[in-house]
Amino acid sequence: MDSAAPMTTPATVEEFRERLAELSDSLPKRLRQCADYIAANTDRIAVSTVAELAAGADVPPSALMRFCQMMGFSGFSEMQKLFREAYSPGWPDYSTRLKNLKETGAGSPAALLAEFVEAGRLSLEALAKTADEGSLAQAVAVLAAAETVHVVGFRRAYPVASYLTYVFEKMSVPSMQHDGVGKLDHRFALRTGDALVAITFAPYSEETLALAADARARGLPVVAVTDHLTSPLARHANAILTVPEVDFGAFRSLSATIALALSLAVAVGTARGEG
Amino acid sequence: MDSAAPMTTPATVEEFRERLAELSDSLPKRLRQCADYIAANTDRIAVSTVAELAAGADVPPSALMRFCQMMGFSGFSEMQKLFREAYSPGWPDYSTRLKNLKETGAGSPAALLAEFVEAGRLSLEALAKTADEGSLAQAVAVLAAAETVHVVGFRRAYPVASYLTYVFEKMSVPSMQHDGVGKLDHRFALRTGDALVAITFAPYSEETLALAADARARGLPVVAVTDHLTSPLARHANAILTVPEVDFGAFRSLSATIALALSLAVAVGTARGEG
DNA sequence: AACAAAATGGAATAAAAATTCCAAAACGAG
DNA sequence: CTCGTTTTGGAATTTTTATTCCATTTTGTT
Repeated sequence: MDSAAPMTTPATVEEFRERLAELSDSLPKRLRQCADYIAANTDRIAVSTVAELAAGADVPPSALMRFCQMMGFSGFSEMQKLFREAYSPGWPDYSTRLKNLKETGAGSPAALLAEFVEAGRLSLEALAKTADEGSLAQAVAVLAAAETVHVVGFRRAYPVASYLTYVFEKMSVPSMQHDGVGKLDHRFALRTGDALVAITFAPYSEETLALAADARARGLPVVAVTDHLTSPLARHANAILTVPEVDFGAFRSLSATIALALSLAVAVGTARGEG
Repeated sequence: MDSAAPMTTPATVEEFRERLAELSDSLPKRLRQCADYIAANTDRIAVSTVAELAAGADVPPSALMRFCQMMGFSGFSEMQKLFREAYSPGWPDYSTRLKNLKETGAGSPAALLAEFVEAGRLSLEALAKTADEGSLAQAVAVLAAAETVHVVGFRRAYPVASYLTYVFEKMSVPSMQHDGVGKLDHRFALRTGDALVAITFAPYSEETLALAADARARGLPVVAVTDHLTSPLARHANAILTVPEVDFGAFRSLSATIALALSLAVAVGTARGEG
């Protein structure tokens, strides 16, 4: 055990992180789990016991001990000492911190960030309150039954469409994004047995509406992700998912929309996997 | 010992301070010392032992124990627990909860949505708590001074990159997304006076790292948006923005990342408009 | 498939910390 | 000054926590 890395003890949090980065590529499974969990929860080391951290990382305590030693400490206590000394609590009050951020200057980047964080949080809460389980279940059913899932969304809906496609791919759901690159129109790709997810918000995108109408005309099921039940997209849709997104200035946080898209994709992927 | 104050246990840091204020007038010498020291070092309770605090207050450990009991706790451990938990509410760990939920088979789309909403909300709160105003201001300064802002991000960072580019465009900031369409490499497009925003999370994308390294080698400023200060992207960056995002399996909510990107874009747009 | 090396989990042990208890000291009232 | 009461310090005890060790499993190699 004296072969590999220099066995100097990290003396600062900075050094600790460096060592962690060095190691984490060359670690076996359990120790890797430790490394990942510790990397994500570094701030809890100071106030936790071996048993608690081990439980969090889902490893036995002895694995965590070994991890501490790989990091160059004599044991957990020595490692914890480093963090206890460096500990200065950024007190947990989220709302206080938010207020501070806003007040540090009306136009400052930090103040903007605070506003967008707040907008995102409100959007998510609104989504949780208003989401219609029935429509969601229906949308999942429709997409789970489809051969290929087509996804369309432009402008601010575009990031959502691309993330949705990405997650579908990750979950082995055959999917295709209609992104209009090169002004190409891929509507021929819509085949019997497929389904379409169309995403658009006011001001509604012509291309998206057109593709949805086309799909509907051919008898393919359409899932609409939009802002209101009265959206022009609604008339073409079999299932309508509305997202209450709170704007700040001219810009949407997209938080709620992404959360909805993600749920949809994972639910569909799971349903297919089981079916 | 049943005479004096109400024997309810303080449940919040707030209540703790109230009780402390009530008591400190009516305490004998040694206990008063405890009260004073604790009042001045409340934040050390979470990370200290009885012996350490007692030494700090210059009293024997047993005096400190008595003090804890006067405060309405069963002992020191119970008191410490309050401060350890207050440091980060939402314990036990969120990812453990998700795992449990997944295993208990409550995989309905609505339950899934609730979890993603919660993940997004936590991510946003964490972002508000940990965001570094300095780095953010620096990133804005760098980008505001650039001719053209280049943006790169693949896989799950891709939606963020595309939204960032979209908002830049809306705000009349010359920008260009490197999206690798057609396996084209647009690195020649990086010109003196430009700047790059590189976005990647573990597992880090080769292409993004390569482009960042290239830009840096040519002396262009690079703003990194990543998950951790130890990210391989960090070594190529002039300003590092870290985003604490809560994962569900392989999928990020992206809420925090989008909020950060949005703030960045709007702040840069505003700064340029004024300049 | 058989072997050696590495990794792992859990029970056993050691160390450290919290908590209790009581004899001695300080205090206050008469 | 004296007696009863409160407060105090520290040693003894209990509980919790860290750490080690080794039998078993897993992994990688030939």
